[in-house]
Amino acid sequence: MLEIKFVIQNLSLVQEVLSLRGETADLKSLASCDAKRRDILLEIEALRHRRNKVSEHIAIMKKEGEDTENFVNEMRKVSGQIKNLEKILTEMEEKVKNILIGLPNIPHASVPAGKDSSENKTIKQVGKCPDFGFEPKPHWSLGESLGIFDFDRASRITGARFPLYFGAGARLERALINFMLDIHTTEHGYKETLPPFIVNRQSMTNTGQLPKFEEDLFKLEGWDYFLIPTAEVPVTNIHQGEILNEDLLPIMYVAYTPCFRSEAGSYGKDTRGLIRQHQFNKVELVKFARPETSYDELEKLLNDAETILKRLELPYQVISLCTGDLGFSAAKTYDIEVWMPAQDVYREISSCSNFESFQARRANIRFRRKGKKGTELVHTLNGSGLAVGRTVAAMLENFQQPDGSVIIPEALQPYMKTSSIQKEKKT
RNA sequence: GGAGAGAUGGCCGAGCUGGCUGAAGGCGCUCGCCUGCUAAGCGAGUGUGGGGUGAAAGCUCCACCGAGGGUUCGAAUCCCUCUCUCUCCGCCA
Repeated sequence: MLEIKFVIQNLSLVQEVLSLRGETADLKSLASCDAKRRDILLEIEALRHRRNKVSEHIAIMKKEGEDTENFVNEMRKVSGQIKNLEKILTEMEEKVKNILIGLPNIPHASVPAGKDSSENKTIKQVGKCPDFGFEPKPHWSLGESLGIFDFDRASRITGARFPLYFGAGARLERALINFMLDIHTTEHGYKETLPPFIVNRQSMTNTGQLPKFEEDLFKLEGWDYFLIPTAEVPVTNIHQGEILNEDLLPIMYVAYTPCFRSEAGSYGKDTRGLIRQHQFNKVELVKFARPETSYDELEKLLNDAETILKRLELPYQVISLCTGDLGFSAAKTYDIEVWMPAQDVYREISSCSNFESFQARRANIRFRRKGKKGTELVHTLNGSGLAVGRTVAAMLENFQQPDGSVIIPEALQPYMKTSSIQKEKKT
């Protein structure tokens, strides 16, 4: 959420951002409702002041046995007026809030301008794309023939877009999760956390998934709860409503969770393989930072995510999302895209964003500066470190051998307890 | 699922026969004093959000005692609904 004052004072800037992102909002009525809200508030406060004073006076008169009826009658009227005005005030506040909560974040100055993903800027490419002496196979057929995943059975258990792993496949997911958690906790200084996988409406609203993107979520029937689409939601909400100790900043968490996404509107896209599933595993990095260091923290976070790809010897590129491709809550986002040789494309495997105070304002996460009065909103950041299913897909494709087996990179071998994946016996 | 207890400031904890209580007391924290050092001690200050005014410091007003409603001239205190926490019983991984 943006600050109301900021929006009112920068209507044209906000309008511009909206059109850059291809969105609309009723900024005119936002301005008029806010003006009305302030007028009424002023009036209410004056009346309340009067009521407080007179009520105090009535108390004293009563003690001295004086007749208070005139005052009581007057105050009865004043209270009625206040009640009526409060009704209008609440109405105005709701209107303002409804518009405000639907406004996306303002992109940072360093974000490239552009209308869609075609105008994203490539920052760098790292690692060497493998040169096979044969036609590389897509990960789904590799995985199926190795017997390490089984999409047919998964669709019978649940439906389309659910994973079912066996043997080395299941082990590879688990190994990657542990590998990633270990690096981020022991080398990068993140604190491990294991949050709830189901959250309430407030938490979803705080991080920006709601109210606009409810169709992307799985909702629990009979409860106002949702399956998390990313650990960002429960982990960012750990500190909702808190005033953090300045000395603790930046607070850095790493969490493994499964993620659940309805993938509404992506019918027919990436129907095969592990790329787009309703359920997938992810290791997520989340930071709470001082505003003045948040962009340095974003670079570090990106670097922390990149480390995983480097250790796994996977080729990738980093892109900076342009204004038109930026997510709703983000002020700046880097995507890391891993090389998928069978499809001859880079695919997103991590998304690292700085939300500045956008989420913190919604979730009311603040800190106090030493020697300064008042509080200040923190900046929140997060990034995948990494999406596990897509890492499995990339490993299969990049490390496949002519005989259909897959080599395990050295760094992961202690976790896999093997140096290659061979065909599983089918059950 | 049944029965009961509770939710107050950064923390602990009074108040809850309605009226100088934004809230006692303690702890913590900040500044000052004292002390050879540490500990202790002494003094002062210390919630959040919003509005008005002011260059600023400040002054001033309004709201907030889990959330939302109600009663009343007036609610932390009374009533209703909800949420959460704890204890006991039952059930269960």
